[in-house]
Amino acid sequence: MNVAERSTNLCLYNTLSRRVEPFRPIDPDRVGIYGCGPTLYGPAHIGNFRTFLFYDLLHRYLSWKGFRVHFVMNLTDVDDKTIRAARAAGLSLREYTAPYLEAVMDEAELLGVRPFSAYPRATEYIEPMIELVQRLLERGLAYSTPDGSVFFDISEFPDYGRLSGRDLDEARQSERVVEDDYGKDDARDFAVWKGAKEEDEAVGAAWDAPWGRGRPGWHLECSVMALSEVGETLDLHLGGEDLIFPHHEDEIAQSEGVTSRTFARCWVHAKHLRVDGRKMSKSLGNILTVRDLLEEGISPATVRHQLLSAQYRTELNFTREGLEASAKAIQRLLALDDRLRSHPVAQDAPGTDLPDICAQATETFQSAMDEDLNVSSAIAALFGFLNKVNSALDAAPRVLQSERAEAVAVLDSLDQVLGFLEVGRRSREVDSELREWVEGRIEARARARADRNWAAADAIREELANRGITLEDGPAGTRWTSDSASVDTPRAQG
RNA sequence: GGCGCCGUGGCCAAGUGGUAAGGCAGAGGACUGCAAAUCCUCCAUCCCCGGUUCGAAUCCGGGCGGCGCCUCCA
Repeated sequence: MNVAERSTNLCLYNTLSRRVEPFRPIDPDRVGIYGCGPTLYGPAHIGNFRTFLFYDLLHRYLSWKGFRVHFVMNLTDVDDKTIRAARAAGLSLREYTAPYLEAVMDEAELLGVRPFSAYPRATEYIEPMIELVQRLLERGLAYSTPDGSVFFDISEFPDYGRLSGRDLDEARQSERVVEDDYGKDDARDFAVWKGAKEEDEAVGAAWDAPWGRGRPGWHLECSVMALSEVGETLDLHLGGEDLIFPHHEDEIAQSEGVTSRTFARCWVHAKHLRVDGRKMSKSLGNILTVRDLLEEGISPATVRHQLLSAQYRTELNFTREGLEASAKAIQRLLALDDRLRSHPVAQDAPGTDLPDICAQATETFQSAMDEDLNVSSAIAALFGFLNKVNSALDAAPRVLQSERAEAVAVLDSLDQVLGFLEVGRRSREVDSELREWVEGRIEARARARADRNWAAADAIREELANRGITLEDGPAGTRWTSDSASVDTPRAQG
């Protein structure tokens, strides 16, 4: 399949139109995407990572289809929360956010999130932010207040509310009375620039601007980073569903306010996940972080699988049972990968169904993914492949080299998108010292088995099992894996 | 109150008009020194009530239940 054929057919749900529609980038050769990234005020939780893994899946899939993707994810390192937290910790903004930045990048890497094209940080875009505010002021779309703040004037932007589909007049009436100390004209106007307060200065979050010293509003950050890093019109703008209003609505107002062009052609939002059927929240005390899970011994591939197993627009329910299922699914994939690569080949082996199985898997996988990233169906296609390949290998002691190579290639190809093997293999890596020891024990066991000394053989199996090593006796001898089971399958928790 | 989503087997989850993918768990069988892995077989009529249709999990109406957003939470 060539790139042109691959490029067509992908459909995505556009929040703006509330419909699933064909993905049509302005320039098919270079897709420009901006995804809202984490705010560095604390450890990222699995909900954040569900969204980031959705980004990753889309990123990988577009690349797989042959698009050249320019994918930017920002890092918010200045906002109300980071300032408040830095202040409480007695640190500068920079000092406070640094460890969270490092953590989120590390965890993303562990989970197999491929590097994006750029990771702009808000504090590095202060100059262009000031310029954008200046232009909004010049255009009469924003006004400044005596304390040095600047607000966007919603009444000047008729399209306001289109993304989130809300009626402004009603919004006005039901508007919560928030006594904001920045003093705006209309409750619905939002801050593009916030006049410096004492706590801002304390943590180094204040910059000089023509209308007064202060710091950027949250929405402004994203507008500026997106416009600077991707361009005036994005092919896709991504985020968690909670960002639709007001964050993305405000981004649109500011961006289109200065460019007079469509800011993003398509908006795609990931649904929030639930934990054990409930919303993840501080008050319920059920916030899980990737670090928590990994420290429990759950493998990164398992977490990846669980977080990707449902389509991005469904309310994924994250459970212990689900993690166990994911762990087993990963193990089966790794087992298939090993088996396929090492299956005996022969020049004169009879042909098998493998070529058909391969073709069908790729096609089914692709049409599932094309349908608004229906990853559940796509994974089903992968498991259909797994099942049929295992059957075919059971039936054929030897296969043609070319057929085996094709099947390996398909497995690798699908994994370019899903990344389960990619991440799963890492957990199996062991150091050479362990490898040597294990292989020595296996030899000893082989001698015991040759002597039909089953007790001794089983003792060695047991010995290895205690070290997390699983043995599999097959026609070609004994194979072993550093058992991700002990790592992968958590004990049922009470 | 406004806008929106969802309710499929023990659990997770596809399927949006033609008679229920896949994963986990469970049962039986093959293979195995024992295992593991693998394979085979079995295991749901889709929250409830009406309606439309030759035909509905899938469309419409009404219930019941769960959930999200509504100013800074991905």
